[in-house]
Amino acid sequence: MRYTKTLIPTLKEDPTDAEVVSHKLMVRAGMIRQIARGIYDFLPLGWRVVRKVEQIVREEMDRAGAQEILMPAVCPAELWQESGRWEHYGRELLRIKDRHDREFCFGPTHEEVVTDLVRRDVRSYRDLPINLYQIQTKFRDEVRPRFGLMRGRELLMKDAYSFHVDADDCHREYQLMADTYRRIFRRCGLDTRQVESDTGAIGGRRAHEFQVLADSGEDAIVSCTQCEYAANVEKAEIGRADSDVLPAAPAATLKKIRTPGKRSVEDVAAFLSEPPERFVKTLLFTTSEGETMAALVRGDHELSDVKLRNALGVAWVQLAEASVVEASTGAEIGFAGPLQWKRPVRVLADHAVRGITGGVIGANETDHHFVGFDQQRDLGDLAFADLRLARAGDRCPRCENGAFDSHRGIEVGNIFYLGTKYSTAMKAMFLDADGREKPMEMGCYGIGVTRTAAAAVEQYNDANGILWPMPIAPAHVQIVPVKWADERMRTAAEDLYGKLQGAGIEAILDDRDERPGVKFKDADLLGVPLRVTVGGKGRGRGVYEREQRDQAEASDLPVGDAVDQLKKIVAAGLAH
RNA sequence: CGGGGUGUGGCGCAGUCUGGUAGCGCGCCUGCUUUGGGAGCAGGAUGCCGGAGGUUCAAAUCCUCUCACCCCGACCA
Repeated sequence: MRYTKTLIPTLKEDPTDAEVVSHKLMVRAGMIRQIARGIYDFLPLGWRVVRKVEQIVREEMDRAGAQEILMPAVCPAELWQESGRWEHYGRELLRIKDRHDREFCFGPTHEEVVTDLVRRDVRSYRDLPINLYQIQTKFRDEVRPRFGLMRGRELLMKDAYSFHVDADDCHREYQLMADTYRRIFRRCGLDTRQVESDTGAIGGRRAHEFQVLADSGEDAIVSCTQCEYAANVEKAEIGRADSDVLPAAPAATLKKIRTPGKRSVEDVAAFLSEPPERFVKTLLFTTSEGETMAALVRGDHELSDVKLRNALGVAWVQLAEASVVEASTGAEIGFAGPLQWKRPVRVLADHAVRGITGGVIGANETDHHFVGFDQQRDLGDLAFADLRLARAGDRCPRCENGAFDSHRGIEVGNIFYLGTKYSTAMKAMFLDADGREKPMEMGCYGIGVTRTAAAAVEQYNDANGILWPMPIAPAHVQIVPVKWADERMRTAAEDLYGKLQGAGIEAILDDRDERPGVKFKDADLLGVPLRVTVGGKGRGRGVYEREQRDQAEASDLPVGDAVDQLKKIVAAGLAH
């Protein structure tokens, strides 16, 4: 690539609408431009990165025996109605109508379409297993797109779907995909963790996420310090920790006290000079079944709505509206408690609430709380479940002495065991060896290709710009002739450029007639892993200067040996 | 959807309170000088001040409506 023939509109200043580093740097490096909220143009260098990620994904999926196909982006409503998701998927589904007023959606995921494809053309156990994947533009009408490519509405995604004769074979494939994902992200140069996760809107029974560790990540994950267990905090099981059991408080009677205007645990704790862990938070939820229920968690804990939803066995829960809270408690929001309901409400408590004494709870009366709450004495028939978010320091559920560390993560991939959810709903059946008809077992596996590119920038950047890992860099080498007007430098740079191309090394030749400082700054910003400076300094000694973007020091690169040396470094970077 | 904020040359911003010739820095174009970490001088181009309506002799500025984008929350493969 010649710099002057390539659209690389770099910016000196951070764009004002960008918050996270990947967004800022990819815009500044002239790789992406926003065109609407959550929707981006990819410019030549940005697109090269995306295509490299895509190619790594493709190679590894092919190696695992999956077959690439392409399904339509625009999908008919009928298929989604058949699975029930036309109603249930919600407003993330971009719905459109054609000129005949027929309903379609822009596909956010393709379980329905692929299941339809397979049910029509796969009939026998002899045709199974099969794993079909595509790399395609998806559209998800996110409530709040943000952080550039990290949460866009239009995104490039690899989605794979596998079909099997039984659950065992599906689990084998699930494991194969997990291994494949580890290879893919390692080849991309990314440090990822595989964590247990909830199955969410996709449905199904078992799921893992692949998270790139980064402070800017939107997901919170915990991992055991002693064993392999790691999970999203909303899902992570919590070991029966002794630390959750509070020492008994001095005996006290239940007493109603005035707490005017003190609604949050923080406020009331400060007002009463009681520690938050002596509080029991009462949160009212409306479920997908239309029930109003209350969940109790300790004041210093946070509720996981995922765990609550799973404990109740419902499709979704959401915090109850103010009017519902007031109807159930007879009080304004902020004073709900598990005693003296105005209207009976089912109550489910987190394990850490068990046996609490000397507790503080809302009184179901505006501006009042109870102190001296004793769970056994005052609310003996309580039902318990694991409802809270895991956090650092919690005991590991899988090993003796482990405890959790916490991290932030960017979810770049996920794998789901679906069971027969879609095959049953959509009648994707096959005949087994005994001639019996059975629903296929399914798994699905996604990778956010554009998000992976952004996650790489989150993981590899410094004050001057991006530091691409070699395998996904927009080019391997950037050649910077210090003075383009100088014929000897120009000739030498052109010569090296030609030889690198011949050697299969991707190079950007900065053939702009710019001052050296401009070229160096732009080179740092773009983040090409290797830079060769062709200038006056080394001319007398017959050397160029070689710099690696992730190292401070430059070193000599003998002219005659340049191509071979660069080839070796590039090869090592690609093999990493 | 609730709360907060911003829309002024390609980019970053001032001007709005208190109505009166639309500005600055960077970038862009021309020329000269420069040339190893975002050069200097001189000259130049680029604005329906997000849009619509209103008030006024006069609106970037005041009023009403609207659209877009950003942040926080709810939400989310």
